[in-house]
Amino acid sequence: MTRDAILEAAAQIFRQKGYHAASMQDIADAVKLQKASLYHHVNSKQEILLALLDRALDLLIERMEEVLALDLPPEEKLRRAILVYLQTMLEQRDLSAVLLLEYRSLDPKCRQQHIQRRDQYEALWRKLLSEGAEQGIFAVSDIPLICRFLLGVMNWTVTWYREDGPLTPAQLAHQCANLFLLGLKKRLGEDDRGDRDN
Amino acid sequence: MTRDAILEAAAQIFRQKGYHAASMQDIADAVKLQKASLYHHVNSKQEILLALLDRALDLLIERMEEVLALDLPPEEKLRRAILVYLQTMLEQRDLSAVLLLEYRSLDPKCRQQHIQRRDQYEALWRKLLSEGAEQGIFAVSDIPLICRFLLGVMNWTVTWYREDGPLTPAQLAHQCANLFLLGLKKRLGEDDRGDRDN
DNA sequence: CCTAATCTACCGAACGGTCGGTAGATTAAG
DNA sequence: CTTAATCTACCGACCGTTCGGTAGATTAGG
Repeated sequence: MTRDAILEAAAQIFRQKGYHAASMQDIADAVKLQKASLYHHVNSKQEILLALLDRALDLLIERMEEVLALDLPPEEKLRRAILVYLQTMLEQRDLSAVLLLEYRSLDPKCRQQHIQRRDQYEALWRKLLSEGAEQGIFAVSDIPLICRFLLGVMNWTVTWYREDGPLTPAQLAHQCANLFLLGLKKRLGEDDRGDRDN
Repeated sequence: MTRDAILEAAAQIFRQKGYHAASMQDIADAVKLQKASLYHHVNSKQEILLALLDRALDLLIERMEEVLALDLPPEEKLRRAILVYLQTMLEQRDLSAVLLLEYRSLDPKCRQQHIQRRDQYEALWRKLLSEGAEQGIFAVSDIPLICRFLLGVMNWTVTWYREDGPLTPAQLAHQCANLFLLGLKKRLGEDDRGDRDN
């Protein structure tokens, strides 16, 4: 029995039940150990959560930096980033769901560190968008907002996507990219400040 | 002390900690009662969660039906629906967060009922979109997908929106509507099946 | 080669603490 | 006096974690 196997099982159970509803007993059962034995490989339940969150962010950051390093026009780079993000999230559903939903269960000290790292990751997306804006390809005044919209769409797919559904992750990514690129690509006469109503 | 006050306090605590991490003791402290006294107003912790989820859905369904009943062109109706949804979610953050994140903690029997009702609500959005499609205003082949994208963007705002931030809910709604209407409004020569790459 | 020492992986039992929930006495309101 | 609301006191179950100990593989010394 390896530490990795325990983490993997924990991710699955955390995703199904949530961190607090999942017990060490559940995890032990999943890997066919006594729960005391888990503590030979792992120091605490919190440590498991922390390891999963780190692992998830590591994966996303690594792949995002690969995409950023590509020599592509902004539009294609954005398409690629969306594809890679969705593929990663949907192929690692357990890890993704923990990343998106369970970081709240970190105790405050670790949570702060984690949020900081997550913000660094989001900064990579903002960087990608501002590259496109600087080159005059994207017409977007509020990059942080568009960035949150985009990540919102993609993150939410984790909650509803079914592998046995009609769409592959690649098709999903294509649709998602279409939607945003239509809204992003420069066209004339857009006002994008919404301070008229209310 | 009223049942409503207990539910309200519970919503706040469920939002902060999540259902399982929140204890009846926490709720009792928040309303300055002994834990046992809660059970005079409420039968169980599960019942509190169920009541909150019902209340949230009731509110959303009611307001969405009001919007659907308006006599407006599809584009304006969609803008209105987005505005009302975001305002409701952001003005009832506690309730919204519980709706979006904690329904997983319902025991299976109630969860199934709840999901069914939530699907009915989503059907209202699909109806709004297909009205626009039938009238030839919206160019959208996969309505359920666009619907999930849209709800995804809006739902995710609940996780990051700050009242002390730069945007009012109305401005947020305007930006969101702009993004989707750019992608939705009919234009020529779009292929929207993404089965090319991978 | 033998054996003693060390290490890895695991176990059963138990700990202090908290959980959701209950019973029954006590108080407040009409 | 009645009844609704709140209290104190308690329950069994389960929580994450620790402890002492064991089987078996690995290493070290002669």
